[in-house]
Amino acid sequence: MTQGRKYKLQPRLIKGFRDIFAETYLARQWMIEQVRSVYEKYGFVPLETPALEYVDNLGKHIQETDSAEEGIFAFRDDDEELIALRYDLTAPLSRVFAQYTELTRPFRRYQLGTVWRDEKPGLGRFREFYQFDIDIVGSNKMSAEAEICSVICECMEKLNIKRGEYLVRVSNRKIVNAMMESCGIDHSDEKGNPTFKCLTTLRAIDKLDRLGMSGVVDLLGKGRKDETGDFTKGAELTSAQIDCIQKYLAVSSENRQKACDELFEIVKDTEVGQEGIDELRQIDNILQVLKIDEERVVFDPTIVRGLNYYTGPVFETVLTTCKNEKGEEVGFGSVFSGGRYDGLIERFTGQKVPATGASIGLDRLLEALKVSGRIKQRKATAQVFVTTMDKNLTAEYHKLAHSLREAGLNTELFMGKGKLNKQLKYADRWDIPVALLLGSNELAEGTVSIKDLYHGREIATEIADREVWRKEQPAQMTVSRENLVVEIKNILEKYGLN
RNA sequence: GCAGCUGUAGCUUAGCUGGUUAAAGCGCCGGAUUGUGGUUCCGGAGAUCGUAGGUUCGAGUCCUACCAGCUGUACCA
Repeated sequence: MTQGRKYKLQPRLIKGFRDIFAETYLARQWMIEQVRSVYEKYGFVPLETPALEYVDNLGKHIQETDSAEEGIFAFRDDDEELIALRYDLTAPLSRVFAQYTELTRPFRRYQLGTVWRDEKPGLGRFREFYQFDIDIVGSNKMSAEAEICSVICECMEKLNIKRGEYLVRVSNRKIVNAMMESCGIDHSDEKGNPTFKCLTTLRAIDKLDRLGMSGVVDLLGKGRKDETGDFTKGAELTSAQIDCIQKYLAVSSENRQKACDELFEIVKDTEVGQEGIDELRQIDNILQVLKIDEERVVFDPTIVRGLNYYTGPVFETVLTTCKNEKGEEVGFGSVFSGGRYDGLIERFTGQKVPATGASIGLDRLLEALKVSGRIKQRKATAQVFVTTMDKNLTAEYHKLAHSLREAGLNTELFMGKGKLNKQLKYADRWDIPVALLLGSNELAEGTVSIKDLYHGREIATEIADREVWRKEQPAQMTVSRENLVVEIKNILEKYGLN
């Protein structure tokens, strides 16, 4: 006691990591079920891989910096091998595909898993979070990207995000590269690595929706000061080059065919450009067959994405109307994104294997659904709560609870201490909809008293007099044992909890 | 990483130009109510004022450093 607080162990949580309580867990579980049903509807099969991988297996495709460990949680094992927590599910997939050469192609798999990134957390951004991916390995057909767009749309709608509230934006890295070429920006040096100018330009374009055109122009030129006065160095392009890029960014995305036509004018002189346009046109053709119009999927040349390994079409999905309870617009960034990465498997096998896929950020999307009040969250799994007001009836309470469970009702039997008012308060706080009361009175009559706690909660605000409330018990009824299950189910049905 | 701002009970905050026992609301626990949730009332627990130095007779208040958080920005395979 004399030492005081200094010697008490403080419970602490690592920054960007979370404890997941029932409300969040159950909501996420629901999301997973919805998404999985869509993935399986399209015939994707599950795969699970370890949380840890060898760093070289994860990070070979990082060419920008020598320090492959940036942003990842890594350590050495007993054999001095560098090991890391995976930061996405795509790298493990390419490892699996390269390792199990007997896999029949194309390989269409889905994978749910936790990934870790050692970076700054923010709203809907954590250092440990779930991704739920689909990928098609071994197909170079644009059918693959078209189906993935279709899957994305179906997932969003299964998650109660209606048409018009989300938008899939598609671009093509080939077109971006062609644009840079046409604008006179070298996109790679002699060794094939992207140049500083190229990377800075891509990053600037990527920020269009956040910084606006003027911010992007600053970043393409000398640089930009943020509101705290901090300065970011720009790409130092010539004004002719900046004009050229602006023309590209101004391409309208309202109509896919029109966008293709406009883009074609800009990149028609290059072979990659023509290829890229052709790919978009193929995607558009299939989307039209699937009756997916511009309300759901647009071609948007401002989408750049993951600056490194994408080689073809890329897509990202945004929530178009995400407002919090104050009605303020909240930007959540991309919630479902991906693209084609034809070079990823090659680093293992030396053989080019085309692949494309997309990943849904479940936690970020859940956060968005929460903020915009689009998800009803519950923290109880119990549907019925059995109070224990009489010690002598313990056996009776167990019997009652057991019979309810056998009848298919999730039932919790109170095993804390406290009088009836404490017990009801407990049930109310844990969000259990129905409570049962069984005392000597009920036992003698062969009845049980049922309280509709949700209804009681609703009408409680209107009642001022405690005595009246207690006498009338408006949210309570006493029923015979035979009718008990039916009556409980009636109440649950009212709340859609059966 | 860089920049700006902020650190007072579990949470939200008050605390005057430094002045002695650091205040309140919410939440939590108990009681009024031994068989009834809400409201109300009563009582209780809970803070070495982010940490360490310094200035001063005296520091939650002023100075310095560090730490943490928030916001912006950069990076984000």
